[in-house]
Amino acid sequence: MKIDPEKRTDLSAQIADAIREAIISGRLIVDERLPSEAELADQFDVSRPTVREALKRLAAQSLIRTQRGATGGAFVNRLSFEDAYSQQITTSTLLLSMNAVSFDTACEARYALERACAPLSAQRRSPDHLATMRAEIHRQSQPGLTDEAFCASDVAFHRALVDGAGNPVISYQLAGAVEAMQPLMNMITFTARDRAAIVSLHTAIADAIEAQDAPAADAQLAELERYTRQLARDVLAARAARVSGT
Amino acid sequence: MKIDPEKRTDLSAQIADAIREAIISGRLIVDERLPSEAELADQFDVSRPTVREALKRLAAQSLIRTQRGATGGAFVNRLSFEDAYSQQITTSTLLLSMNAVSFDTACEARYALERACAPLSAQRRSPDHLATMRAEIHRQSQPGLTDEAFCASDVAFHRALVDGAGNPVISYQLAGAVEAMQPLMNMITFTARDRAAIVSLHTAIADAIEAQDAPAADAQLAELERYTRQLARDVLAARAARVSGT
DNA sequence: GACTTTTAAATGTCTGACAAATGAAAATTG
DNA sequence: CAATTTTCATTTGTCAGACATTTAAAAGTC
Repeated sequence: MKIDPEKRTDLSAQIADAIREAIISGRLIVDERLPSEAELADQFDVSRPTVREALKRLAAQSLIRTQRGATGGAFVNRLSFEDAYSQQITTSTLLLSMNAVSFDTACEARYALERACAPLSAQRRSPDHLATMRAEIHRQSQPGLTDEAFCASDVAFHRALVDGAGNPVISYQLAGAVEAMQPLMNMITFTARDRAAIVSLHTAIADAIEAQDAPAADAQLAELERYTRQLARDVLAARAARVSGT
Repeated sequence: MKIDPEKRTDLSAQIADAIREAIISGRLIVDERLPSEAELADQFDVSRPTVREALKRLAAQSLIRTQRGATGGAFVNRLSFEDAYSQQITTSTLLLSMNAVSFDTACEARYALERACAPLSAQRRSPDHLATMRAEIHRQSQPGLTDEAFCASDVAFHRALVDGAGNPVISYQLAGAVEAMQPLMNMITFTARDRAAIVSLHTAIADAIEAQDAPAADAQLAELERYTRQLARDVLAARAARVSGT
């Protein structure tokens, strides 16, 4: 554990890689304590600040946690689903915004994956998830709601639908696909008519889930996808026309 | 940009959060240069090592890159799909291994999501993806292949299937679901008969994709899921019997 | 025995310094 | 003047040493 050749990368990056590899391979297990910073500095033959930079890299990925005090130190962290969710959402959001991913592409991905868990959701939906979906539908139909709040509620509705599948791995994988759409949807202005149409489709979806009617849920999701993509096309076209017509 | 209240978190974490927020919100755009470490230390009223720890945290998430020299510094990084892939895979793999996710749960998630992109893949599949699938099938049918290599080839086959959908967002979202299964699959020993059955199903899937027959692809994937889950159950049951019988 | 104090170990932070890389400006040369 | 070389300032990478803070266990006290 002291390999620092003449690579062209940072020492702190090399050390972080070495420790990360040890965690992934299982040589370091959950809740195991790493050597102290001073000991690591000795082992890798670098200074303590360099070790600290490496540890901060790992902390940023929630791979370790640190604790001060006599029995403190750096411990291998059990990566929780919650931690993974937020990382997933951050990465997905940035990926979409930085690579100019089209609304259409992101939308297609989102609905393709959501439709995949609709059958499971229909089969296993709990009263809890149904209540959340109904509550969000109610919020969406209230007048005076800002577009942003409408989008946020839309995301919450779809999250409940996904979580209804009762499979935490699916919930995790779809967290990014569902939440990263929000910034893109925020670019759309929803007319009262649009909102009514979406609320109606959401209601139909919730009804289908409640009735455990998977094919109906799939059909309504497909229709919602079609409507959303058409809406985005219209809004973008109108915006383009306004710009060129100035 | 100088808010460091009496929180109970690290200063470096607070600074990293502030800069990350600026990137996500768009106040810092791609390729923009951050102030030098000395300037950041001044602005946040902390020392340079503390700023450096914050920057390393961001670098670990590929949010920034650093460059030495006269015109160097830290730059907002365009998060590439490739970077996002590997982060996604690392996180998914750790999430599954650290939380004792059952084979069944992970398998259900993987196939539910894969089946979601089968129709798109059938519609858009390129000769490239088909060739990859055929090549992996061929590899899988060669005798003398280790179980590990067989699993790796299996992952490559499924990756090609997913990539065939031609939607980079889908490919990104599913990278974790597909690749994180590999360590779990590596715990299974495949008999010659098992391998033959899997190869046969893979061939049927590739045929369906080539024929652009989405329903057939879906059916074969469902069958492959059923077979894989049954296989895992059998292997685990046999292992449990052997342990209790000792 | 219960409570308080001390102490040691560990991380968090700071100061100051030097090394190395790198591009641009300045000096040199044909 | 143009091309090349040299110098140089800027910035990150690394190090050494120090002090502050937190924490739990050990020692001491009633």
